Amino acid sequence: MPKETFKNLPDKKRQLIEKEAIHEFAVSGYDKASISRIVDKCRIAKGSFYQYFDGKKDLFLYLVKRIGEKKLKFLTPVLKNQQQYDFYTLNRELFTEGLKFAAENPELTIMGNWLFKNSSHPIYNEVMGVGLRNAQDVYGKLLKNAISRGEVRDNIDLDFASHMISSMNVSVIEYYFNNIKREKGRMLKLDEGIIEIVDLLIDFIKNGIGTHGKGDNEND
Amino acid sequence: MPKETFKNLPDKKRQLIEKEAIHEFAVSGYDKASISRIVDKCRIAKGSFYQYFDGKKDLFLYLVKRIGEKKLKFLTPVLKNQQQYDFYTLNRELFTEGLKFAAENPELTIMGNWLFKNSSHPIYNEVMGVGLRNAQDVYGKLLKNAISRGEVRDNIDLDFASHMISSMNVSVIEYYFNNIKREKGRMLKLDEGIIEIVDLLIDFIKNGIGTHGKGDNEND
DNA sequence: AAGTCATATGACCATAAAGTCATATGACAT
DNA sequence: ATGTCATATGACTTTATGGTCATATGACTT
Repeated sequence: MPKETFKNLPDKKRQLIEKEAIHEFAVSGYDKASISRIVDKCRIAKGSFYQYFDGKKDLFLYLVKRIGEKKLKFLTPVLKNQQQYDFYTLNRELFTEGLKFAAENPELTIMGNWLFKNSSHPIYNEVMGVGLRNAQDVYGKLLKNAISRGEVRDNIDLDFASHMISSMNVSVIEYYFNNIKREKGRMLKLDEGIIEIVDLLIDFIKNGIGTHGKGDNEND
Repeated sequence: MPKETFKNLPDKKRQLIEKEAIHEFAVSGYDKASISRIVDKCRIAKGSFYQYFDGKKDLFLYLVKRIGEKKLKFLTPVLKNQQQYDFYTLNRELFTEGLKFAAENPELTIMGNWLFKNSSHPIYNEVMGVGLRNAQDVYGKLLKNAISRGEVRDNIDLDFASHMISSMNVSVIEYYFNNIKREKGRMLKLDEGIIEIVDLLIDFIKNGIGTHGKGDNEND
């Protein structure tokens, strides 16, 4: 974790360092991210950086923790209402807020997704060691709950389903990033695009893609 | 692409180099993979490597092409029967063979998955430039076909669904790797595990996780 | 035996990284 | 003024990388 020196820094400077560091990790991932490049961009001396942090790992863990907190703050209002929503409504909210967060904080999101996608990287275990929950645990609990309420059929494999859904979480964000980029120029209000995509996702998760014997327009 | 020198090498040596290179890329990804480490492991001089390949990129593209060919050879028999199977049966075959391939060639698979997950990495475009198809295109076509046959409902979003399914392709392989590892000691025959997981996946894709009003045991 | 040519070699170069440290600064206390 | 102490500095060290090149080898031809 950062040293006192870093905490004592004027807000402007601290924020600059965080911003440039997040940018660096988002663009280059963990290994290729360069401390030298960060300090150059911030116009501080190399030595100063080491007055603030123990090293690259320290910086990364700090940022990931910050991201987790920030995202949690985003999702907390939704999770508070856990009991009054059914599973799909709750998830529609969860994904919508998640995508809004992604839209507002693309670099944080890319950094977080990098971590998710590199769960075999040594740093991943360090992150988990620091006590951060991952999405899979969360979905596991929500699913279990939903099954007992009869909103999710009881013959699915819980482990498998939570694995899939949490990876779809990341996947849908990438889909969103790709498809927003493609519509430069005449760009729809972010929210429209988000609602559309989340509806697609919830429908996919709930109903699959099959034709279910009879009415196949039960999707909302 | 490799130089003549490489093609003229005795089989043993050529295979050793390919093996160690794949290992290196599987363990370290593209950027962190080290040519120096590869030549050390193969006990050849650094200079020799550059008699065989133009550099790291050249080596990587060559290997990816090899992987593509090898996997295609695996899947060709299945794709030949495209017309006589319905969408879900075909996909069950496709995923099963895909997972078998993964089980038999874990390092090739990890390397391939790395590429899929790093589609924003510059090397990804190089790979595509060399003319390799990606899974998303394949699923797009299969889905379109399936819709016109009435096997897949026509109110799904094609782009979205192919994106999701091809990313589930990778995701399921990872699930498989994780859950096989956990059962060391008393390890089931690979095939059992594979069939089980593929069934879970097909069920998920076809039916989603929702309780569909009436009979929810139409899953096979 | 002499010559040729594909292949093999590893010292060497340029580059860039993480991390260190003796020194400098400047706000504040005495 | 003098001293002190947290903070700032950037030249430097170490380590690793990808890539080059003059030279050596050895099988095969003449």
